[in-house]
Amino acid sequence: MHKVRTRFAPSPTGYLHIGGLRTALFSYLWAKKNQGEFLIRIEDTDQERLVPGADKQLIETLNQLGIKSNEEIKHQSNRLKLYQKATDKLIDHHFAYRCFCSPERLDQVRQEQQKNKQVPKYDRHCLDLSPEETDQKIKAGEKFVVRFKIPTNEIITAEDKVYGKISVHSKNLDDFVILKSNKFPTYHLASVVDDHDMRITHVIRGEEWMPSLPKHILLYNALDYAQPIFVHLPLLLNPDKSKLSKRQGDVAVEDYLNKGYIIEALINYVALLGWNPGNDKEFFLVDDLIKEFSLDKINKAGAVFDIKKLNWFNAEYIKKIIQQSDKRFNQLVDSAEKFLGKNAHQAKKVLLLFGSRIDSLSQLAQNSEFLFKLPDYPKEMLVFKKSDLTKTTEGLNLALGVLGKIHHSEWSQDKINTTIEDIMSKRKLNPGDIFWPLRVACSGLEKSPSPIELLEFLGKDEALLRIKQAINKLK
RNA sequence: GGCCCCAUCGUCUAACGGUUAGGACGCCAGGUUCUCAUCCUGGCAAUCGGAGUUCGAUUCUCCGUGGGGUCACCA
Repeated sequence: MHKVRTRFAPSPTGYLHIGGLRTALFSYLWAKKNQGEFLIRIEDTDQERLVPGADKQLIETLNQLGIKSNEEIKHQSNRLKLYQKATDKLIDHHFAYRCFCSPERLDQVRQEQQKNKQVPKYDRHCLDLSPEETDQKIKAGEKFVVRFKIPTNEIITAEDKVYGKISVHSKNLDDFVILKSNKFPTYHLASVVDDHDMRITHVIRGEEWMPSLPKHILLYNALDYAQPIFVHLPLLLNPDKSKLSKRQGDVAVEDYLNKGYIIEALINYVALLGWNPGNDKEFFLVDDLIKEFSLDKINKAGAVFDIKKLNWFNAEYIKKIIQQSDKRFNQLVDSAEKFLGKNAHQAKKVLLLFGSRIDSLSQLAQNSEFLFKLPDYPKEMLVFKKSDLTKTTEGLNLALGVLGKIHHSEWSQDKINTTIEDIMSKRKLNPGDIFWPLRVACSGLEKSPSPIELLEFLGKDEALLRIKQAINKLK
């Protein structure tokens, strides 16, 4: 067996689709697992749908996720000669023929067939054109496409690594176009020629390609190419089980990145869609995936993309990273800065405070707003349900007194905590008489991180100011 | 509609033909004597239906049903 070579071949018509990410990831993992090579190829053969710059965008996003091509990235639009050559070969060997039918005529034929409840299929109007007729039409400048000639009575069998054998009778196949009138190839021709030329060993792609697999088999045979191993991946689905699409949520990987989903979570979650390690393990960094990935454990049934589980993975990874204090943590702080619009010092503190309370980094700004600007709140909020006005006022005044004595340089969670605990037990107060009102004083909220954390974050001056404001409210 | 594919909790999934059908997300309840989150404990919840093969089918075969994909000079 030759060295494993896989590829991801998107068409540059938009951003990277989450399903595309899964396909790219599986291809990448399989190549890396086998010490092989992973390549990226841009399938820009459709002049109409091509979006300028989309190729760069696609590659950049893949790069961000760590999925990089081992070789120079090829664009199909630069390889027209290759497809032309293959086409000539097919025509010479009578596997293909020129078709001069106008789009209008084809439309008409199709409509007619549909009216008669027939399967829409090219009627082979140009199949038996003589060489002379053909030459004449070419000389006259008539436009033509090249069609592949489907054998008449044959059962075409293909082998897929995950779905097994699939076979189709040739009568169900249409004489599909391989070269358009503008001399650009269609997907079928281009992908077969390129995969062969690039020595791809495993063609890994979405299940939506399965219906055209027999066509590709025919092409491989006609061109006398050895077949690669085909690996069709089960579809990613919307909650209603239809193919994952816009409309029912975000499908662009970029959207998720912009919302503060982190790379590890995205990759981990997507890897588990249609694949499993065969045991209960579910946390996988890319290196773990490379070790454990296997084609045999790929599922057949489509998988619903569940944002709730992605959220969970994201929250888990955020918590994990915060517990570390390495390079990755600093990267996370960098991202947090962007979402918060604050400096690194503040971003780090906010992250520590809310790391266990968020699904994604984008929630940071909203959750931490009160730290930078105290919201107005009703004075009743200061009184805990098991406390009363007198005790609350006492608690706040005591806190103000003892906290005021802490030196700026000693303003830490430990110091604040022992100080408060100390005065609380001395005066026989309950936590609800002092901790609760302190939190409300600091946050203006009923739900928040602990008052100790908040006091420390705010700093002595701002903390005392907010406590004074609370006391004034109660007067 | 033709062709192709698929089918275990709501979702992602595990289970050499023999298990009380397991795990995870979500959800619900309880605990960690200030709230929330984290964390811990527990709970609810599935083999699409019918035949057949077999001592025994989630597992193998067939039929049905359901769902999906695809039928372009798009990929």
